[in-house]
Amino acid sequence: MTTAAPVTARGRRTRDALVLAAREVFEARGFSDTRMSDLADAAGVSHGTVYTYFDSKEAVLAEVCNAVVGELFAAVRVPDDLRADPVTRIEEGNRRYLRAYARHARMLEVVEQVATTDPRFRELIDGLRAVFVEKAAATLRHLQADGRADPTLDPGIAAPALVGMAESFARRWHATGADYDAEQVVATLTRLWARAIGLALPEETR
Amino acid sequence: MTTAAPVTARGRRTRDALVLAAREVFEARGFSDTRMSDLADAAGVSHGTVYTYFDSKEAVLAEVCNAVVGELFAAVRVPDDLRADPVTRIEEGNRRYLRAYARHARMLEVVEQVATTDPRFRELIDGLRAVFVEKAAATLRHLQADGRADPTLDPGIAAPALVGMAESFARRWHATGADYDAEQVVATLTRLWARAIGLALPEETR
Amino acid sequence: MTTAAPVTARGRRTRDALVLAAREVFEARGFSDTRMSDLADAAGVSHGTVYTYFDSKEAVLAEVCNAVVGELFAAVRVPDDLRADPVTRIEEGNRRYLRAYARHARMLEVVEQVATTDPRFRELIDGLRAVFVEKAAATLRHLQADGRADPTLDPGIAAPALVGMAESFARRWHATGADYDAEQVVATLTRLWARAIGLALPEETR
Amino acid sequence: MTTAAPVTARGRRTRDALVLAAREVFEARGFSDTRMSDLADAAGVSHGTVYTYFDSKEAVLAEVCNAVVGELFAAVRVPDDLRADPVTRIEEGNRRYLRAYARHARMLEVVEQVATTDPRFRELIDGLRAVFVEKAAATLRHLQADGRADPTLDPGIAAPALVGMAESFARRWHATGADYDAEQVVATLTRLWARAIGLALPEETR
DNA sequence: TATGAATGAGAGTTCATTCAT
DNA sequence: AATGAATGAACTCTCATTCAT
Repeated sequence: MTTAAPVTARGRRTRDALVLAAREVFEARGFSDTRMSDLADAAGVSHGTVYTYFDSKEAVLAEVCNAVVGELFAAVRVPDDLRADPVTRIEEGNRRYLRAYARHARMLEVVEQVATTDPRFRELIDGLRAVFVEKAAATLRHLQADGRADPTLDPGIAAPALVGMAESFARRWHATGADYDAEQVVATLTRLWARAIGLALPEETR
Repeated sequence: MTTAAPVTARGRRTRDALVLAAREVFEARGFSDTRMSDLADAAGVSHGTVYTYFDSKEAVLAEVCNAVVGELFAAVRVPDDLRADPVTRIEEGNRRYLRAYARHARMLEVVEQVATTDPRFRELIDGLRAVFVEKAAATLRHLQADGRADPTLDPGIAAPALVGMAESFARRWHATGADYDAEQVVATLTRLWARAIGLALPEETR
Repeated sequence: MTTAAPVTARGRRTRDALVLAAREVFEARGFSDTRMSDLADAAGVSHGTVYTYFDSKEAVLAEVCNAVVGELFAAVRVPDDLRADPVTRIEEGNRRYLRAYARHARMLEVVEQVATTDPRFRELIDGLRAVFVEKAAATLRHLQADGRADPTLDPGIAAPALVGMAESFARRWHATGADYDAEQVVATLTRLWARAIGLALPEETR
Repeated sequence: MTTAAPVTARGRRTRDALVLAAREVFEARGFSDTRMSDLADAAGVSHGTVYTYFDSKEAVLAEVCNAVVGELFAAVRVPDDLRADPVTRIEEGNRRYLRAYARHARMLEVVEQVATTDPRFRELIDGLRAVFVEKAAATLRHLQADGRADPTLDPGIAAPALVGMAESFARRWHATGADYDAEQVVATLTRLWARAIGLALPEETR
């Protein structure tokens, strides 16, 4: 989807400026309301220059997405301390997820919009979600194997449901601008999640 | 947003045909990829005729939405049998919700897309969601008052989270076309939901 | 340009209501901004009914014009008292002209607008003007024959010029809504007109 | 009302071609019967190119008007030789006015048409006329102060009347295509004008 | 005679993309 | 590498007029 990588330092600078500016403009106006010339203006280059580096408006968005997706992946890839308490690990997962989501909420909204039209972005979003779902499913399976989680739950259903719970909450939180206390949200989601899969909560194990 | 209602039977027929056709076309092509003439073609009338009954493409969508929103409201408004077991009631709620969602999933997707651009549809969707969230919050509060649900959960956080779980699952189910068994999904979501708020499950009360 | 004359009394009434309403609407909105349905609405009939009596929007305007032109003709046709003093006759002509113009100024403006596009109305307006010009030319010729007006003036130029003076003034007067005293305008135009053709003014003949 | 000025020579050329072509097309078809694509075709560019330089059809007309109004202003601004005989000055004024009008008669007609709908052009036309009226009024006042013109005439009425005489004549001359001798028209209008305000004509002063 | 539904030609405008310089 | 001019497909909405009832 992307075009020629820049060869000179000047080219590199122009391209970087474009990607940086694009994110701001996309966040401000959404995808379809952003014109190529808006991107060019924001980056301080001429209209046609965008096409020196990108094939299309979608290609610019794809580039912006790379950064976003990368950061979200990074947030979830942080290695679990496997010796830690499962509830603590769920809590830490939720905390990181909500934090990463908040940073990129607007762009995710924009991409979600484009995804309704363009299957490539549909795949991107779905792939991103799949990573989180797969991680949740793996965790659930381990806990079931250890006899610590409800063995009757189908991880293929429960995992997407729980990830959806977090995602949906994060999305609405950002969209409505509701005034929640972040730690209370983390605590509540964690409590719901842990109990939902049958984990005993810390205070109950005492 | 809507224009003159038809006076004669013929007009009524034409208008109805338009709304019916519009739903199909919107579902097939999405909102922005649907042109007024597509609607007219699908209803077998000239494209100017659409403007006899609707001010704009948005007005047609609003009309289609009325039916969708109406049916979803109807599904949730079905009176609860208050004597029933809370878990059974959650289960029945989930069953109805998923069923209603399935019937309208594609249109909801379309409206969600438009909502990113048009605040009137944003409100419609948000209002719809609010009804479900409020119902879930009320139930949770009752159960907490009865000492049957976790009293530490903030219904203002837990309710949107749990509704989000169901909504998110329903949305992805439809979008990915995954091959789940409906009753197993209902059972799993209900189990997750009930346990999450601290309800004892039937088999455990024995 | 007009269609079938009404046969029944009811038809007569409908048609009259249309013409009456049309004048008001045309005066209020101009020709091109008036839609057939505006005419129908104003007359309290349905959209299609207008076509029972008129071929087109232009035909309605033509009908309205008939009344206007008729009244203007009437105003100028009022028989001159040939024994009266020429200046008095010019004065009386100006007075009547300005008065008639004021009553129909807005419609004349509307017709003038249509005339830029439709030659039939061009002819109508030009024909109307020609009547006044011809009358002025005839008067001038008589006065020249009597040795009372400048014999070097070409009536073919002087008459349209002087009528133009009155018409132009009347038009601008209405258009700008300037606050002149009607009798002072009559007096001034008369003085200019009379002197222009070389007539001695009353006070100078003493 | 106008958009970006061209930056390159090529752009300058295109824009100039558009304005030039626009005048011809407007003169030939009038404003409302001219489509944007007619302008583009006449200038040999694609119809989207018009929007590179102009916001709207009105903006193109405004640009064309600038030239017209400029030339008319120039014609009237030519400095009077104040030592010259007043009748000679009136004659020269009429001569210039008629000549300038003739060159732009069709465009003035077009603008007058648009002015019935668009107040911005109404103001343009009215402002143009005001310049001529004001000049005539000033002249009349001077002559009255010098005791050479009828002191009873109200310049606020007489000036617009006399300018209207010339304007109206010029307009009809062009519109009807009458075959007058230009110098005879100048002579007649001058004679009428001078006598009207009470100036002694040259042959009478001998 | 009246109604109001239906038609469809038409016009202005936007903007992603291409291209000459 | 950069510029900005040029392109033209696409799309919404208006409304005079026709026609079935």
